[in-house]
Amino acid sequence: MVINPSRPRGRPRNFDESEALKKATQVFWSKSYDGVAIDDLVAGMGVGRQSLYSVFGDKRTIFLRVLRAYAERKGAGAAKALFSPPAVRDSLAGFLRHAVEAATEEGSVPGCLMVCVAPLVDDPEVRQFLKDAAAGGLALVERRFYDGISAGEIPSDFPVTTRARQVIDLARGLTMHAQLGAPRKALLKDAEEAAELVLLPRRGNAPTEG
Amino acid sequence: MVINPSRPRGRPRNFDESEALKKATQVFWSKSYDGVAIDDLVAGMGVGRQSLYSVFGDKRTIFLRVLRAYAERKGAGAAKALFSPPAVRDSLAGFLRHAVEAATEEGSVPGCLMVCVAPLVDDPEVRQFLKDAAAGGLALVERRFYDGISAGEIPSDFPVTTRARQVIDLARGLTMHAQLGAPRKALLKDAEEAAELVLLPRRGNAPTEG
DNA sequence: ATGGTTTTTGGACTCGATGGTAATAAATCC
DNA sequence: GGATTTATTACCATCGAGTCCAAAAACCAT
Repeated sequence: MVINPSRPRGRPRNFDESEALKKATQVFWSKSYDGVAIDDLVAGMGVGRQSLYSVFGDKRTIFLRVLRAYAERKGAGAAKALFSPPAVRDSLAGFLRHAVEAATEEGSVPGCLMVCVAPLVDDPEVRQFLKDAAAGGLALVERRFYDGISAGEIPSDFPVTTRARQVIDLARGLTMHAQLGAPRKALLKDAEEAAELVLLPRRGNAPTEG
Repeated sequence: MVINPSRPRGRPRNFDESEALKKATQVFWSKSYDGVAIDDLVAGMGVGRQSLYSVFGDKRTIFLRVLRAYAERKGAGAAKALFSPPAVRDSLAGFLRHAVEAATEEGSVPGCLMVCVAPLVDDPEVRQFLKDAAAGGLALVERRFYDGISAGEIPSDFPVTTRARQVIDLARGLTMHAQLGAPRKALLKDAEEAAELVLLPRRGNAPTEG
């Protein structure tokens, strides 16, 4: 049952580790941490009970690993959406659309592991991770705004921090709306509108090009 | 152990029904539905196991009742915040502040039963209720916008529906931020800023008074 | 008062589900 | 064939949901 030349001795595993973790993500996503029993992971990951414990550890450990991997993927996607387009508006729209798309994936329960399920996990390590991740997302958006200022696309007195926080808040709101079953199409439109909203000039300022 | 003159026969209850429900709210709030065992309710509500089943029913039934009561209180508070102030800006700020305050109550776990815990309950009735509640909240904000238009405070081409949705999204975002441990003071400031944001004139429109 | 009736109480009990471990078999390398 | 790692199955101990039953606390009638 093998091809690989440099194999690590002993009976080969019957599953792919990262593949199993992806499946675990789905399990937690759809059943929400507290709702997940070990047997759900056994069934969902395609890994025997014993192997699961020896390779991945207990439920909490698995969840932390899943969460970290998911956050990394999502963060990378967000950064790409944010820093690829030349125009700030497109960056924000892409960022928000990305959130919406992740939350309305076909064939998967709507919602988001980080926004909808992880916050309810009563664990200090999870909480700290979420705080850090949120701060990271915020910093990303802020940086994009500053880039826009440098590029002369946004006035230099643009309230970067405030608006960045509002972008994050709107993203969370959209994600929760998705979780409640809002259709992707409508949410994508909301994402566009949200991007426009947070770029509006403050009162009393001459509007920028747009 | 009695004062009431017209008593309903039989041994009197040892607890106050609505008081017990309030305590149940705290239990679900802090332990998040799936994390709640019957014994948690028994301990938290101050009601014996047997009485709990015979008076309130099982966990799901209790949660639904708790949720309905909570939604009613919260909806009333939101409506009051929204329709008491004469200026739209103050209405929105009050609405959002109200959400923040509810989510950062002293001595209680931060967050919100409707925003943070109920969406994860895997139950069609709960989901439907949440959808309806969200629609209700949205309608409230829309109505306030229309009132503002009637009063001449807002231009008649104000994108009511879009902005109302954004108010809701921002409220959700603020609530989730609270759940993650953001301090009330900062969130209250965010609420104010969010209220200003959603009232900004669209691009290409002459700014209204403000 | 006193006993009957009604409702609540508190504890005991059952039984299935679940987390975690141990023991044995299987697959691979050396 | 021996060593090493994984897979499979069985097992145990605990926890939790829901029910049953006897005792308690009130009311009512006599």
